[in-house]
Formats: sequence, C-alpha cells, structure tokens
Amino acid sequence: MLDKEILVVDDEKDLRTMIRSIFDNAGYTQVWTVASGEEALALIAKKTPGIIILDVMMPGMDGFGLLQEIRAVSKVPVLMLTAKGEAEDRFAGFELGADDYLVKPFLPKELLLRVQAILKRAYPEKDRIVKLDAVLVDLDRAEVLKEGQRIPLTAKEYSIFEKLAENAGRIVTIGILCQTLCGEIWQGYETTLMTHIRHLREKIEENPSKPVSLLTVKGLGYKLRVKEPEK
Amino acid sequence: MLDKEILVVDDEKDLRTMIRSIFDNAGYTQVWTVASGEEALALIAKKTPGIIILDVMMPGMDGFGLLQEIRAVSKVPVLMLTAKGEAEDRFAGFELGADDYLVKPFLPKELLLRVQAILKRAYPEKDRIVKLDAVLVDLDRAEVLKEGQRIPLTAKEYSIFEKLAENAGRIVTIGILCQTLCGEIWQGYETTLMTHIRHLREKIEENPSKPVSLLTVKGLGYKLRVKEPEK
DNA sequence: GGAAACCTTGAGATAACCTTGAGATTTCAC
DNA sequence: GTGAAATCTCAAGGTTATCTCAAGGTTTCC
Repeated sequence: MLDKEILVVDDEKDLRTMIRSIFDNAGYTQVWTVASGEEALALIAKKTPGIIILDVMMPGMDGFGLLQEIRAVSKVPVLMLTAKGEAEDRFAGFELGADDYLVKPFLPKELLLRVQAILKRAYPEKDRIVKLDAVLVDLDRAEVLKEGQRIPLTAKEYSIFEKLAENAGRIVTIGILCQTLCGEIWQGYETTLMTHIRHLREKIEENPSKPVSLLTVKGLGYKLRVKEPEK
Repeated sequence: MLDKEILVVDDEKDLRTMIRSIFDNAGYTQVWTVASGEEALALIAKKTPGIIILDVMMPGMDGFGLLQEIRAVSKVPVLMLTAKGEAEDRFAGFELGADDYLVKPFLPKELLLRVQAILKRAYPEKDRIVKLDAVLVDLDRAEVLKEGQRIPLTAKEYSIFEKLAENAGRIVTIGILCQTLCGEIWQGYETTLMTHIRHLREKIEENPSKPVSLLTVKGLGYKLRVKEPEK
C-alpha cells in the first residue's frame, strides 16, 4: 500500500509541502505534487497514480473541471479538498464521481485516514501467492511460477487449486471439488475432475506421477500441502 | 459458516426484508432482524450474534450510538450501511471500531461478499482435533499426530474413528460401525471391521495390543476414551 | 476347563485412482 | 462470421494402496 502513487494537485505551495510531508512521514514513497490542473492532466497522460488529491479552489482549471477531465479517461480514486462553507461542493464533487472530500483546514491524521480508507477500498489486498514445494502459484494472476517462467492456469485448474488452497492441508472431498466446477449435479464428473487434477499436477509438481504438493487421500479426497500459508 | 448468526439492525422494513432474503437464499440459517438500536441491544444482552449489520441512519439511537454501546461490551464484527454522501460516516465508523462499511444502494452480491469476508477473517476455520492419551487426531486432515510426525488414516479407518469420536465415551455397537462402512447389509463383516480396528490402534495407541483409548466392550462394541472433547 | 468373543497376521482381491488419447466444445483473433 | 487454438470432457486400459477375509492365537467369563 505504501508504494501507491499519490498525486497532489494544489496551487498553494504551502499546502503541497504540508501534504507531501504528511505522506512522507507515514512512509509513502511515491508522492507527486503539481500546481495546476493542466500539469495534472499532463502527468496522468503519462503515468497512472493510485489516488489523486484535488483542491477544488484553483485558478485556471478548478477542481471540478479537472475531475471531469480525469473521469473522462480514468476511474482512479479522487479525494477533494474543499474550503469551509462550500457545502455545495461536496455534492457537486460526488455527482462528478469523487470518492470522498475533506474540508480545509484538516488535521494531518484526518487526511491520512481518509486516503488509507480509499486505497483499502479501491485496491483490496491482492497478493495471494501460495508457496509449494516446487513452485509458487499466484492466484491473482492465475499463474504458476516455475524456475522463472510463468505457466498460466486454465479456468478449471484455477478453481480446483483455489478451493484446495483455501483449505490448505485439509482434505477436500471429490464431491466438493466437482461442485465448485459444475454445480450441484456432479455425479459422473469424477473422471473429468481426475483429468484436471492431472493437468494441474503437470504444472505444479516436479514429477506429476509422484506428487508431493497435491496429494491424493484415497477414499476421502485431495489435499494441498503448502510450504507457507496463503497470506 | 452458514450457521453464524446475522443480526440486521435497520428501521426500514423493506431493507430488512431484502437483506434477510439475501442471506436466506445464500443458505444462512440464523438471520435476526430488529428495527431499532434499543431492540438490538436487548437482543445482544441475551444472545451473541456472529456479525451485526447496522444502518447508520436511524431515528432514535443512530448507528454510531449503537456501535459505541456494542463495543462497550463486545468485539463482535460490525458492518455499517451508510447512505451515499455521508462520507464522514465511514471514518467515524472505523474510528469507533466498525469492521467495514457499505454504501447504499448496494447489490445483494456485494453485501454477501463483504459479510463472508468479515466472517472468514473473524472466525478462522479451526480443525476438528481429538486429543487422546498417546496422540492427537486431526479429523480435517485425516492424520494422526504422534511425536511430531503425521500418520495418515485410510478411508475406512477415518470413518470408524469419526463415528467413535462423534460418540466419544459412549459405546458404539459393532452393527453401527459396520453400517457406516458398508451400509445396511453388514452381516459377516465383523471380522473385517476387526482388522480395521487393529490398524487404527496401531496408529493411535502406544501399545496396540493394550489399548487405552480405543477400548473393547466385550459383547457390546467399542468406545473411544478422549482426553478433551472434540471441539 | 471350555466356549465364546476378540485379536493378530499375511496374502489375494478389489475399488479407487492414474494416465493417455481423442473427440467435443469453447474462446479468441482476424 | 470463420477458422484455429486452447480447453474441456470422457472413455479405456493400467497401477496400486487399501480392503477383505481366512486361519490360527489369545483373552474373558461362566
């Protein structure tokens, strides 16, 4: 989260400096500041920030105008800064697609809290990597990382693996696995499941005929032996 | 997970009905709805829900007030429902100890996903582990934990042990045990059952010929002596 | 002391699972 | 749309851990 890019758009130099120091102190490493809407658009055209903090009151292109331009090309989360008394602004801002607003003057902690909440919502933790004996499996990318190369998982392989990883170490019955693939009526699907298991093993095991990660528990089901629990 | 109690607090009847049907359809069996904070507190005093879904905007005691009261006595997870535009609410809610929020209007699936995520986080799946004299038996992994090593159970051994653990301390007849292994017609299977019992004892007893956990009750059946009840 | 109930061991039978290939189906690019 | 490629499904034959059962031994109880 701390490496998310924060773009600050404000014409007041003091405020830019203050906001930068708030995030610097909190450990954020990518804080970009610009003084106008035009500069902001130029920057967005080249790079993609994780969140934009936007002052409503600016000479030239104001916050609303900028927000509109941004929304025309991107869904990046936006936090608006409004002056006290501009109660209307928050509604106007929300209508245009702002994610939140903050009334000036604000406490540093307040700004931090809001930005963190927005980031948490907009970028739900995604780094589900399962460590196995021979490979890593990246669930979010549906890829197996094997000796530097990336091997994609198919839809069914992914579903099976996800179910097994969810219950890492525990036995998952053939019934449950079939159900996740084809719903309630799964009788007769066992043989197909087996084929998928085989293919999965060919991707995640050193020797698919002598599995050490995706284990068979005869008569009960399958289980996944992981080296580190899924985070 | 589906038997976790869900308490819905909302003054709008339509919303209560809608939320109830969402969870009913998803298979949840314990959905309680109340129309006010006062009712909610009265209910919490008597029973303990697994999660509380709370509308912020309510006449009388509002969501924040209720949340504060709840947090004074309990750490039960809380999901807040806020109306669009009440941006302040999220932060106030988080500060007071809400676990998540959801902006109205929302999609049924959205609510389900959030609640499931919270429940999963708050109540991590625990393995069913039976403690015996010499070993631990992990039912979810079908493994015996003996001096640090893990010994797998076969399907039949597992079924027998599960049945005995279900009736820990009580006598389970040979007939019942045979039935769980091979169905209604089990006459003549007693000798085979004995073999499985033997194998099981070799895995869970210090001395399989002098059992202290899986005991024979001559003429009646078998019983399992556990040190701690199955959790 | 004797019968009934249960234990112990080993070896063959078997059900559960593996493996491979080929046809059906879906997906994707053009 | 159309064709190619990827993916899914299913069947047939092979493999193996597990299950079954019998034969002989031991304990328990009357």
